[in-house]
Amino acid sequence: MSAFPRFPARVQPASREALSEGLLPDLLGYRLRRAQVAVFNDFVRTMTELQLTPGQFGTLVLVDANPGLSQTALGGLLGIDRSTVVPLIDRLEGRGLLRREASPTDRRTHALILTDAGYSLLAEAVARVRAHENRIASSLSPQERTQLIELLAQIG
Amino acid sequence: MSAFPRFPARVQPASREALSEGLLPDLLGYRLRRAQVAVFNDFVRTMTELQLTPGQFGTLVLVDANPGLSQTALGGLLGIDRSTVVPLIDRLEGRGLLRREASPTDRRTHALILTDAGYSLLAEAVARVRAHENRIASSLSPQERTQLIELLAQIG
DNA sequence: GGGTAATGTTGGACGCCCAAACTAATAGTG
DNA sequence: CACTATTAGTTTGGGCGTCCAACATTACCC
Repeated sequence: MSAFPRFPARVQPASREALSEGLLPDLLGYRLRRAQVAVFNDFVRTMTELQLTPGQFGTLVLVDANPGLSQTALGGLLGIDRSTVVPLIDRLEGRGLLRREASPTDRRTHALILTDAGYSLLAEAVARVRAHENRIASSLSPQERTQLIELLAQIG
Repeated sequence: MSAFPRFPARVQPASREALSEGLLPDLLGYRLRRAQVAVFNDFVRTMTELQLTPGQFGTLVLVDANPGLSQTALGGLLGIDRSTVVPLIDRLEGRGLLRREASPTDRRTHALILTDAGYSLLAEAVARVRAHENRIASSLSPQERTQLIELLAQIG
């Protein structure tokens, strides 16, 4: 899903009477969504100061790893539509974190590159993301965390 | 998350030149999102005939498991805002799958109950969801699937 | 060269969030 | 018992992220 779609913030199980979740807890899609809500919320808290959404963070990482990346290729890596990439890049470019440069080989495409400010912010963001990862995986042993990532990779 | 937010459909890795995903593949949030995209897309395909979104399906399951559930309690279980519950119930009620009944104990709340049509559709939907689960977990052994669900439950 | 395909952009639609306001009804307090 | 505070459901309005379809521009291929 998204760089990330917006997700509900709080999930309070409701009430005194024990409510049943039916067969939902056994469904992968349900568990996946619950887990992503939790992770998403922590990510947002982690990045409030830097003002980066998951999608924006992913963009910085990918442009850093692939200088000159095109918008369509970025969308492919991020798993979002190319029309969704436009406002994403608009905002980052507006903040001076990256630039759309002319591609020397293809005048249709924009070659995306980080600015110095973009590099600096990315470095800071990466540090925070590491702390974020430790937080969300705090109830997992290192082995469990690794295995979870591997299992997820087989599904997605 | 969502009942589910809308998610991107296709993820084509892009190109001839090997693109790097940077540190993204090691991040739980990233893997979670990718997995959920895949699961969401398969769910939508599974339910096109029944015309049920993940949120609507979850609603039917929860109302079935908790007859007389209130809308706020439903939102709590589903993890969505109570203002988001309104159009969700509107649609299901409009299709004759459930009803808002008067609660005998609290005249403010609506007691949600399934209609006969709702029960029938739910039964059919559950059958399809089981097939869907098998499909998305097809690259996992039964033990791996179980463990994935347990690990996810610890995070979310 | 002329048809086909790809890139980035726009516009319309939808689902979700939040906040605020409003009504009706319940619960708590003096 | 009366007054206040709280809660349930709804509506409205703003915002964001996503999709798809359509469009102009540019590139590719035979």
